[in-house]
Amino acid sequence: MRHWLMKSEPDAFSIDDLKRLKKDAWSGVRNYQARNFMKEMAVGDAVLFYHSSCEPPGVAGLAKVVADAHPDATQFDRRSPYYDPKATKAKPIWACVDVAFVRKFGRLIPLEELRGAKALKDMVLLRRGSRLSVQPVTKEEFDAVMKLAGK
DNA sequence: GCCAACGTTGGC
DNA sequence: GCCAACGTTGGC
Repeated sequence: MRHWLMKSEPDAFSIDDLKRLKKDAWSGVRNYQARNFMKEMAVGDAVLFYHSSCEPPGVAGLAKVVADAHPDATQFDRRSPYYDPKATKAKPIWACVDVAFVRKFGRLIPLEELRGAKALKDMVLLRRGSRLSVQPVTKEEFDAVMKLAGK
């Protein structure tokens, strides 16, 4: 099993939204590197759900992959902000996995606290200028975050 | 294939 | 709202 971190702006889609829906397709990713990481994901992989562009930013909870990468439906939808005119059903460009809610942490683990954790010093999230919205996390990093979450 | 211009992300 | 750091686009 592998571990990942996925970012979302809580104003758009938060851990509470995922809890309410139970599961959802992680659509709208329009970055090739992030897409490629989703294609590497497998059912059962663990996902740290990160809240970005909010105060404070941080890891809000835990999700899991429940469907392998499949074409992102929003690329074909002319009314979607994620519509991509270059994509066709025969030759889709963008993919997404489905993720399910596992749990919301008792407290949000703020970015600042992650920066302070020795075990996380090499985390992709903390690298200078890292804007990747989908990124791999090592087992050690994952365990360290879970420890900070208190469970 | 280079690279300047432009757009986006996301912390601050 | 600012702006650094990137990714993408398109002219050449």
